Amino acid sequence: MITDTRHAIIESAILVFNEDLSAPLEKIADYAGITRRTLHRYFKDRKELMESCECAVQRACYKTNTLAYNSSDDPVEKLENMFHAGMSCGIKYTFLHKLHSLHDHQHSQNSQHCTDYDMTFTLWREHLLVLQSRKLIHTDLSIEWIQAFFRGIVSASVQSQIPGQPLSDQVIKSAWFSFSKGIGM
Amino acid sequence: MITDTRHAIIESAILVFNEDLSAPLEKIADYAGITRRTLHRYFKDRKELMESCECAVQRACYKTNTLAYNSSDDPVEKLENMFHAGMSCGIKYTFLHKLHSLHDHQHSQNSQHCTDYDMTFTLWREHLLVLQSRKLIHTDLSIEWIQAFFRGIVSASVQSQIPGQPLSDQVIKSAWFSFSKGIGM
DNA sequence: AACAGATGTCTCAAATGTGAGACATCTGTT
DNA sequence: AACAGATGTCTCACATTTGAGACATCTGTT
Repeated sequence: MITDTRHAIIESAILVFNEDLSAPLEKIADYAGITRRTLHRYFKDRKELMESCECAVQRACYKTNTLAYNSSDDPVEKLENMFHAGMSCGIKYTFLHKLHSLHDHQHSQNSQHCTDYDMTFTLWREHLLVLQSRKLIHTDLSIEWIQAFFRGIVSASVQSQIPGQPLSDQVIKSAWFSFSKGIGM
Repeated sequence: MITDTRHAIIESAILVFNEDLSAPLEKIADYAGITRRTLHRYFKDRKELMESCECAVQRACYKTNTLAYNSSDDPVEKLENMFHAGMSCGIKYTFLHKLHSLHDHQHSQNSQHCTDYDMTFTLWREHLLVLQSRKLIHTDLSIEWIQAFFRGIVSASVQSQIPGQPLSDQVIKSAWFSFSKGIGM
């Protein structure tokens, strides 16, 4: 199917780009099990492919994140769900952030990608503020640090697993322990 | 001075490569404030430059890490010193690990770099085992997870700061809180 | 079996990145 | 001021990457 290949290319690209932003497109094609020629039939050039990757990770993160944000009224349960949301995005979550923290990246309110990105992380900010105001987590930690810390947790989890595979229960359990304790729960 | 330039190139290269492994060498020259021509006077080609980067991060991490490992007999104090050692290496620490976790990287006992790398991390393993056997940290967490977790912490710290600058005391403080609590201290 | 759509193969031109020679310039030392 | 060492500029040949045309092949459907 046409969409299968397209999807496979994007997934491979996320994997490869996450490791090497300027990797030759051939490498992505190899990962996807297709020819570079076929890749070019789906994506005119590197820029277009990168754009699609960005949309894909954006959408995935936004979707799972929002779902989790609206999943519960209990603050702690909500946090746990948002934690699992981020974890389930895994490499997509880290890649999304990487794209927006590149040295040449100009973060701008005019770019749709950037506002989408900001919105995704605003949910976290909002909720962390609630948790802090209710003293459910440590109040000396800055919101920025907690967000960076969580990205670190996701990144650690992804790196300690086979790439492309979903995270093992064991890792998720450890990650939750370290994260929840690490923010003073 | 000749060594200054050489050093500046390597530092720039670590910064740039850490973000984009296949970045054009011109980008590194720009960062270092020199011409690509000059870069080539110091390093024959990309391979040689990368090799020097690897040596540089290897040495920096090994040195500070070993120093910290031998700094104290008190297990908790020793851990704290090793924590600070890793943090002070910052981007070098994360880059070192990145190089050895690349998908095409073949980890081998025959490579000097790999055995050096392993040795650096063996210190951590050794000490974490001691801490666990004395129940000073949570014993349900695997050594692998704690090491990955620490990398995540360093990575988070680096990302939440201006690139190239040393970490702020505030971040180090938060990082230590999150790390120590996150391993069950 | 005939067909359409997707993909692979082969090929090529254009763009980009790389390594280095030749020479000018700049900087600090004597 | 003369000099040496380091670096910049300009230039070039070469390698790699990229994007796409032409056509063969393969696969699932009818």
